[in-house]
Parts: sequence; C-alpha cells; structure tokens
Amino acid sequence: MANEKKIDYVILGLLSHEELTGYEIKKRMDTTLKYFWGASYGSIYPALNDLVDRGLATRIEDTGSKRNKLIYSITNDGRSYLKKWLTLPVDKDELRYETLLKLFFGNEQGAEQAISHIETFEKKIEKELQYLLNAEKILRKSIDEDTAHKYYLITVEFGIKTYRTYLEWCKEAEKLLADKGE
Amino acid sequence: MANEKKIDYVILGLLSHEELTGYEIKKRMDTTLKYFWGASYGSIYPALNDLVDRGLATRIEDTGSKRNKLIYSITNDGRSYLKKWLTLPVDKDELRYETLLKLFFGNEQGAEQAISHIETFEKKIEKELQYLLNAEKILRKSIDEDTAHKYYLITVEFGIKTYRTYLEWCKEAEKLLADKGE
DNA sequence: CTTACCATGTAAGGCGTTACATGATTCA
DNA sequence: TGAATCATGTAACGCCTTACATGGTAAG
Repeated sequence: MANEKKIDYVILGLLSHEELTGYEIKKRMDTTLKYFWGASYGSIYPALNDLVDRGLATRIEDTGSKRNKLIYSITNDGRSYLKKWLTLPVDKDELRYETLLKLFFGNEQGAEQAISHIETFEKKIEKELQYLLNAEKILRKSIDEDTAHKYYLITVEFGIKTYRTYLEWCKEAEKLLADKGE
Repeated sequence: MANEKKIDYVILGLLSHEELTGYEIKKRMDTTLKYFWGASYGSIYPALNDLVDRGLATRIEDTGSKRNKLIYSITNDGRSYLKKWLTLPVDKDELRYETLLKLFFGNEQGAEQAISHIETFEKKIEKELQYLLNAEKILRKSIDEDTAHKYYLITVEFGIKTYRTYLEWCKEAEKLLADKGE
C-alpha cells in the first residue's frame, strides 16, 4: 500500500555500475542523483541489508583498508530484478515546490514577500546550475569511455535546461510583481 | 520529526480566497495545484477537522443545498497562521522523477527502452501543457478582476515554461540516444 | 434506471526523514 | 589535539496514500 518504494532500485542501479559502500551510495545521492532523487541513511542502510537478505546484493568486508568498510555488489538476480523494473512503465513523476505554494498564496502577504521568495529560489538554482555545468563538462570529456555516461549526460542536460528556464521565469515573475499594475 | 506537514497551509491558503467543501478542495488539488502540490482525501478531511479544532477554520452545514455539504471558512486566527507561514523561508523544493531515474540507469537495458520512457513522458507533458495554456488564457483575461490572479498566473507560467523546456529536452535526448555513436 | 459525479470520511500500513549513537581516521 | 570526514547503523514517529465504506443526486 501507500507509495511503492524505489530505494531498492536506486541502490541496485548504482551497484550495477560499480561496487559501493553505504556511505558512498549516500554520497552519490547527495551529488549526482540529488537533482531528481534523494535518500537518507535511514533508508539506505536498512535497504542494503534487505537486498542482501533477498540475494539481490552481496556484502564483503574490506580487509584491505583500515576503515571498517562494507562493500556491496550486485548479484545476477539483482541485475535481473533491476532490468525488469527498467522495462516497467514509470509509475510517478512528482514535483513539490513549496516556493510555488507560497507564491500561489502570495496575495495574502503582497508582492515584496513574494519577490523575496523568488530571489531565494533564484540563488539556490544558480548555485546548483554551476554544479551541473561542471558535471556536464566532465561527462562530455569522458562520453566515449563508458556507454553509461551517455545516460548520465541526459539527466544532467535535463537539470541544466530546466534550471536555466527557472532562472528566466524568476526574472519574469519578479518583473510582473514589481509592476504595480499601472 | 520527519517531514513537516504542509497540508494545513495549503487548505488555509485555498480558504483564504473562498469558502470551500472538502470535496472542492480536493478538486483544486487535482487541477490548479496539481502541477506543484498534491493531496488525497485521506489527508484533506482529517486536516479539516484538525483546523476546526484549532480554531483556524470554521465549518457550517449547507442547508441551502440538497446535498450533505460541509462548508469551511478561514478564521482570523487561521489567516494570521497562514500569513506567518508565508513570511517564513521556504523549507524544501523537491523533484522526484522516476523517469529520470530509469534513464540514469538506462545503460542496463539500452537505448530503445530509454527512448520509450522518454516518449511516454513527452505525451504526458504535452497533455498537461494544453491544460496550463488554457488556464493561462482564462487568467490573463481576468487578471484585473482580482489581485490574487497575478499570483496564480505566476505559477501557471512556471508550469508552461518548464513543460516547454521538458519537451525540447525530450527531442534532444531522443536524438542523442538514437545516434549509435558513429 | 443506470452511470457518473457529488460528498464525506476511516483504517491500515508503508515510507522515509530526523535525531540519536558510536567510533575510527585523516589532516592541519 | 581538535575538527572534518569516513563509516555504520537504529528508533521513533510523522506523513500520506491506498483501499475501503457509504450514500445522495443529476443527467441521459
């Protein structure tokens, strides 16, 4: 019931490309995937245990390093499970922008307050756009090294294009609000 | 703990502009707000009871109609509560696109599968864009009738601009994937 | 007369965040 | 030696959807 959980697929997807620790998976979530998917430790570590229990991933202790690392790999079953999910139709694409909510009700507090929210949004997007532009540069250089990079690039381009559009919209919205209607 | 609930503010925001029944609130969620916020009956009705209990909204039975309607209105306290929230900084803007997730891991299943997901996405967006363009037309006509309409329009413009960008991106992504790398 | 829509709600239960807990290692 | 980062995990609990449950009314 409720929402179907996707974290298993996300982890398997990351493991399909390379072996990772839970900590590294979290890092991927906070950088590469951040723009369209997020997850916390509280969902990652339990999911990893679950995947091992179900035979979709294996865990080995890293004896080579001094740290207490647990390295996860995808199994053949895990890969099949991931592939099957990839063929299924997309279940849900969801956008929840509190900024838009506050703007929608903006008449209650007036233009100044609304503009302030837009400016904050703008700054956040500008910063994230820089990150994506950098990621794009790196990916374009290594596009022929790995067939997977083409797919990564597509999602990065999505982010870059939409963020640029957001910034354009910010300018227009600010103008519309600043204009007192004469 | 967990996510801070926003449904109270959304409902108060809607009530700040007009009296509504729970059913009508759900309709607003499924049309106007759908593009940046969603909610089900299972969250709306309990929230309405809660708002009445806290004195932020009032409920009256509609004796005029034959239907068993419960009409909700915002109170002064409710309006203050809403206004205070509007001044607070935005907590979270979140995008969760399963389509992008499947594309990111697209290397596992190859270009054809990925293109198929993009095409499905494209069709969905085209349809929703039509709805927004219609909403825009109506709003532009009535922009001077109500100061709130300006704020509604801003959020509609956000949707139109981003959806158009999505469609552009679809074309580019399809091209990149169809291109077998010669 | 039957289908679609209006209208209100509850129960179960999954999902996932936040906060807490702990400790090692690297670097300045 | 102290701060930042690496590294793993659990507990509590709030949020929200899905599914269930019920019945009236309008339209064809």
